[in-house]
Amino acid sequence: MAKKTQEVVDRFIEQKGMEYQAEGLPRIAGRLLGLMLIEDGPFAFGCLAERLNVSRGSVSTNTRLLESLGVIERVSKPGERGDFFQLSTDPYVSLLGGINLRLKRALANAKKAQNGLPKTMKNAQGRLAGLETFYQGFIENNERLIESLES
Amino acid sequence: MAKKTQEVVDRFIEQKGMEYQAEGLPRIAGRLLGLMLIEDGPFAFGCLAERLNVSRGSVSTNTRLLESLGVIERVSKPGERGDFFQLSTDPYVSLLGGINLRLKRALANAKKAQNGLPKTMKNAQGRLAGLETFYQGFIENNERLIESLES
DNA sequence: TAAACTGTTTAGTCTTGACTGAACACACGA
DNA sequence: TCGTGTGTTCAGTCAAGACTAAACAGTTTA
Repeated sequence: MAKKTQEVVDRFIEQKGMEYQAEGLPRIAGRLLGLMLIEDGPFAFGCLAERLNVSRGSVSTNTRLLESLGVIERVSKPGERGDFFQLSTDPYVSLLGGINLRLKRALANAKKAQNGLPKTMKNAQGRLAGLETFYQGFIENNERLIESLES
Repeated sequence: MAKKTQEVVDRFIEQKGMEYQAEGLPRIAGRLLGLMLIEDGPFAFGCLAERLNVSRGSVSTNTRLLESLGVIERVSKPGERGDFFQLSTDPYVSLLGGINLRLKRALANAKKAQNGLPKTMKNAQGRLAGLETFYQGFIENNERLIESLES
C-alpha cells in the first residue's frame, strides 16, 4: 500500500476513535470500527490487537460492545481457528434502532410525568407536550431512515 | 402543591439527570433542565442551587453549558438583582443544530478519507459511501425536524 | 499427556471530569 | 467606607471507567 494511502487510513481510524470518545464511548471501540470501515475484513482477533496496539482484553471488551450495538459481527473462517470480525451488513440500521430505544424510554418518562401532573398546571403541561413532540418527530425520522437504509 | 404532584416532579427531574448522564453529560445539567421543564420559571440562580442541593459553582458551570447548547436562556427580572434562567423559546431547534454540527464534521472526515483513497479500493469506497449516506440522511432528517419545530 | 493458542475475566493503574468549597472580583445599598 | 449579595474561577477531592497485564478456562495440535 502506498505511504500516502496508509496515512489516510491511519488518520481515519484515529478520527473515528476521537469521534467515539466525544460521544462518551471508548476510543478503542471507535478505532476498531474505523479500521473495519476502511480496510477489508474479516479481521482475526489477534490481528486487531496487534494492528491497533492494544491489549487482547481491550479487543475482547470492545468487539463485544460493537457486537451488542449491531455494527460489527463475529464470523468464522472455514479452516481457521479463531474468531473473525467484520462490519455488519446493516450497521446503521442497528445503530438507529438502539438510539430509538433510548428515545422511546425518554418519551415514556415524559408522558408519565405529564399524566401525573394536574391539568391545571397549564405551562408545565405545554412544555412537556413540546418535549414529547420533539421526541416523537425524532423517532419517526429515525424509523423512516431505517426503512430507507434497509437492504 | 399536593404531595403526589411533588413526587412526580422530583422523579422527572431525577430521570432527566440520569438521561443526561447516560448521554455522557453532567447529571446536574440534566436535573437543571428537568426542573425548568416541569416547573414555571424564571428561576433565580441561588434558588437553583438550593432547590437541587448542589454548589453554586456547579450551577454556574452547568447553566452556562445549557446556555451554550441553547436549551435555556439567562434573563433578568425588572427590579431584581441577580440572574434568572428559563427554558429557551426553541430549545430543541438549538439542540438539533448542535447535533448536526457534529454530524457534519464526521461526514466531512469520511469524505476526506474517501477522496484520499485510490479508486481501486472498491470495497472501502463502498463502505465509506454507505457511511456518508447514513450521515447525510440523518442530517437531512434533523433539518426537516428543525423546520417543523421552528415557531 | 503436554504444549501452544484461543478469548474472557479479573486485579490493578491511571486518566478524566463531575462536583464541592473557598477565594475572588464586581456590583449594590448602608 | 464598609458590609452584603452576586456569579465566576480555581484548587482539591472523589468516583467512574478505559485500559493493561496476567491469570484463567477451553480447544486444538503434537
